[in-house]
Amino acid sequence: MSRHAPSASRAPSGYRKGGETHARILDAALIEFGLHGYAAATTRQIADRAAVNLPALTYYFGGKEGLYLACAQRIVAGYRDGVGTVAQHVADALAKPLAPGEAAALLQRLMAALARFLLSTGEVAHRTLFVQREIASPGPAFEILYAELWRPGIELAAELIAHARGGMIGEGEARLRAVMMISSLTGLVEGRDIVARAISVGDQADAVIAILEEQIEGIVRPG
Amino acid sequence: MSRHAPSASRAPSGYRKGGETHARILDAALIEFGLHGYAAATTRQIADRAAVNLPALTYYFGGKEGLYLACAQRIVAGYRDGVGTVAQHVADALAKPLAPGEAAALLQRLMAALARFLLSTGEVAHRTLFVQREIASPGPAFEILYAELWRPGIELAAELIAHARGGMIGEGEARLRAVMMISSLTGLVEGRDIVARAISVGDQADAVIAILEEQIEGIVRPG
DNA sequence: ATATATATCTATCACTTGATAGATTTTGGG
DNA sequence: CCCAAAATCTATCAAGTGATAGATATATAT
Repeated sequence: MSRHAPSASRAPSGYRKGGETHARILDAALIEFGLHGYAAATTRQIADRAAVNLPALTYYFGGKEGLYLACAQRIVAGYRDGVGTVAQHVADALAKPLAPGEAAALLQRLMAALARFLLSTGEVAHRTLFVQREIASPGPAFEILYAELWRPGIELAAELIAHARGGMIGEGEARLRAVMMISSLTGLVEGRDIVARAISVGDQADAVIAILEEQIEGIVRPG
Repeated sequence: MSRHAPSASRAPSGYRKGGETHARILDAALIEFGLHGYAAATTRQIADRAAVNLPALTYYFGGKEGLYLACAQRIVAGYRDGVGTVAQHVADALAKPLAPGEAAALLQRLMAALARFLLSTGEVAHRTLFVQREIASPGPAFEILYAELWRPGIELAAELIAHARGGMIGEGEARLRAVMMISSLTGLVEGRDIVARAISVGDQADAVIAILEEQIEGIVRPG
């Protein structure tokens, strides 16, 4: 039947080399798409970075868009590894009644986990930029990232904020606060090089977490 | 001598139509570059949006990059119109000794002005996205935007934060707080469509300003 | 070892990109 | 009205884009 490369994406098979190449291309794509965005990143740049030649991208991912979608799914998986445990813990706690103090403590834990994940060195910065780009001006991967990352994340934080205030807050304002709090982190990641250019703090993540904790205290105990 | 269009950019001359076309192209470019970024935006899209044909871009701005730089300069000018007055007022106040309470009040005014400007309806969202993109992954206009917008803005906010805490705070932490506070606003603008999709608040700007004011109160009076 | 699925490669396609040449029209001062 | 400057247009170019055809090499099962 099919004697050549299929047009659809090809899952890693039992063959050894294939899986390695598959992963190398995905890594390269995450960096290039993160740096330049979907349209501006070129398949040749990605192939070069992966030390692979051009048709390999089509062979393994069906094309540029398929590769982009695979990147989005891998980013979602990465978040699950990074903050999934804490997020699940929070979701469980939200099923039961929750005192303001408890909610605040949970929010601190959630944001601390997110901060440590986002500010961890390595290629996470590229992925954050990938997500931000897709949210700001939707592309092929928008639906995945919105449904799997953005919305659940905001929703979780918003519910905790609402509980931390003892329910004395509108749903809209809670979401607004959630977006602002998370944006203060992602903005930090996006402008990271420039932040580092002008800011010297021993451990940036620790400093950020301390600031967030203070901010969350202020939410529980307003005025 | 020069019998045809020059290769460098052409300032609006005394002629009537020329100035109008010049402005129309710039407006279209701000939207297209803001939506898609430098590399992904095409000169044909810009020309179409401006109801002009392709060579007009080269005629008036010397080419794609010249047009991009002109956009950056116009964005800077827009910020001066929007928050320049308040920023100047703050800069003057910082020249003299400043009590923590006064600094906090000034910071509230500065952030309120920035919030109203950023959340004002219209094409401002595109411009904010333009700036964020250029900061996150530097392109031709990076130096302009960094030197004229990003750095001065962070610096101003950071100094106010430091004074609001009575100087009991490191320079690095003050800048970190400044970046986070401003990012919480820009992040709101970037994801605006999605925020609106999930959030309903009467006047979004007023709600945001109230949140920022509470946050600033927490800075003056920590722990 | 041999056959077959899998993987990699070279060469090339059709298309879009930004830019320019050069002709043509419009503008506004004399 | 006339004419030079300014503005606009059509047609085209060279370079780069994503994708594919089809040949070749490699790996694994039997």
